[in-house]
Amino acid sequence: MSNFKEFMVDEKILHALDKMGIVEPTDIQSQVIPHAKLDRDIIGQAQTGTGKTAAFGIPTIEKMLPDRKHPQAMVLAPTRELAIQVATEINRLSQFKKVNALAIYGGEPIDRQIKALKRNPEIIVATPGRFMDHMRRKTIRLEEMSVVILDEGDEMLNMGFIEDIETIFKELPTERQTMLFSATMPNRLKKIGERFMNNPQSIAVKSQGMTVDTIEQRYVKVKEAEKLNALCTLLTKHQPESAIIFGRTKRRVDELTEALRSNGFKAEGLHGDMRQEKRSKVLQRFRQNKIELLIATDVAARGLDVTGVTHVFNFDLPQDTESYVHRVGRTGRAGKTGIAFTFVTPKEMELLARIEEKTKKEVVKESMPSFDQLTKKGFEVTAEKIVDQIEDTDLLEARKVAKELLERYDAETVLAMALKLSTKAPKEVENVLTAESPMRSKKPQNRNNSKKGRPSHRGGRRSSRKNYGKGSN
DNA sequence: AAAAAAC
Repeated sequence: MSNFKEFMVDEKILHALDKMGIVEPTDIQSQVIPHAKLDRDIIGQAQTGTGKTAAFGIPTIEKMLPDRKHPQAMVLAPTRELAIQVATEINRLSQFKKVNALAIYGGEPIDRQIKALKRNPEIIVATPGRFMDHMRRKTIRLEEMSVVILDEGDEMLNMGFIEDIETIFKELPTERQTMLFSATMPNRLKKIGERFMNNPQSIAVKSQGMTVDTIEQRYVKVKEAEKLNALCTLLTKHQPESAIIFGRTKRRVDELTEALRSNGFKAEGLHGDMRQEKRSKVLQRFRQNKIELLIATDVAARGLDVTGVTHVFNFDLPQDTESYVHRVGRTGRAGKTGIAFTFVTPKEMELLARIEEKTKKEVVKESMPSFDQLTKKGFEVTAEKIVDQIEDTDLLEARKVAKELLERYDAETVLAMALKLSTKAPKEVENVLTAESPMRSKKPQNRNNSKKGRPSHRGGRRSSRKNYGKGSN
């Protein structure tokens, strides 16, 4: 029996929770739902993966009135993927009710969205830019918005969405319920909350440290040029079923994806310069376990809820502790365990210490396997495959030849040879990645006698163009 | 400095 009953959750939502296999309310859910039901404004501090979406989703769904011409609730999220994810989860929760959520975001033809909006979804889940676009076109009307939710508030702040949010909030009816959710609560964000909310109830879900206990954190001290080889070695050693590898830049992600693919890994990249269609497809395939490795920028660091991510790799040390915490939090979700590896160059060791200090968690040194250990691991993996498939494989013809072999050699020798032939030997992987942040040296690199001579002046003093075209910023 | 986000 669902433990959501004590919160008087709508029968049809209970049914959906049941079907989704959700029985026990999480901390944030049991704290938010009662207040939200009473129309209180809420400031909720909680990591992602704590069941936040259902916490605000359930009471919001319950409040939606039937047969209205305009949307009654909206959720703002910092990335497109997040908007899609939140809309999907709300729709699951409301599957037995006549309440629909629609994701609205950029990079997708607006006509299609306008058409979908004509079906009068009750709940809009959007990224700010496209939402404002619809606002101006009046294809989304705000006069009946009674519930407004800001998700991942701190990230919105980081990404400079605050002005957008202010623009949107100024157009909203003042009679409404507002909820703000964020992993951290910097002062600037608190101020926004105070400005746009009415006597909000603060709710903080205490997670002991900043990172979850179900995540093992390890580091590898490695020179820049050896990262790729180290990554391939670790991938061979740990055989992740499903891993996210974070790179620092979009270009980095592209190069790393290519390098891993050419080394035989099922890898796909994800970053903000890719076409939205491709982004969605990659994420979908990753969720379906059709891709082993997702190589991503920080676009995937926040909030993305993919179950069954066994490993996270910080191929490049993240910019700050917050980003570290979010990246690492993509694994060890839903009660499962996970391992997070962070590559640290000798120069960066100090930064790692700072992360340890802030998260109050030790990051343990990962020992790199020897060549022999790696070779052995390869055989073990092959052996595992044998055990997995031995029951349901047709071995008829193979058995005949096996019998002949056993007449000449002992079983162990034959089997060892078979393992060797069917296992790829580990090899040193050559670094093909462009060095990170070239740190443009100021010294002119005297290359007069190499390359073709440049035509006299080198464009340095071109007439200043900065006042042409669009004006300020 | 990079990332994300509207056309």
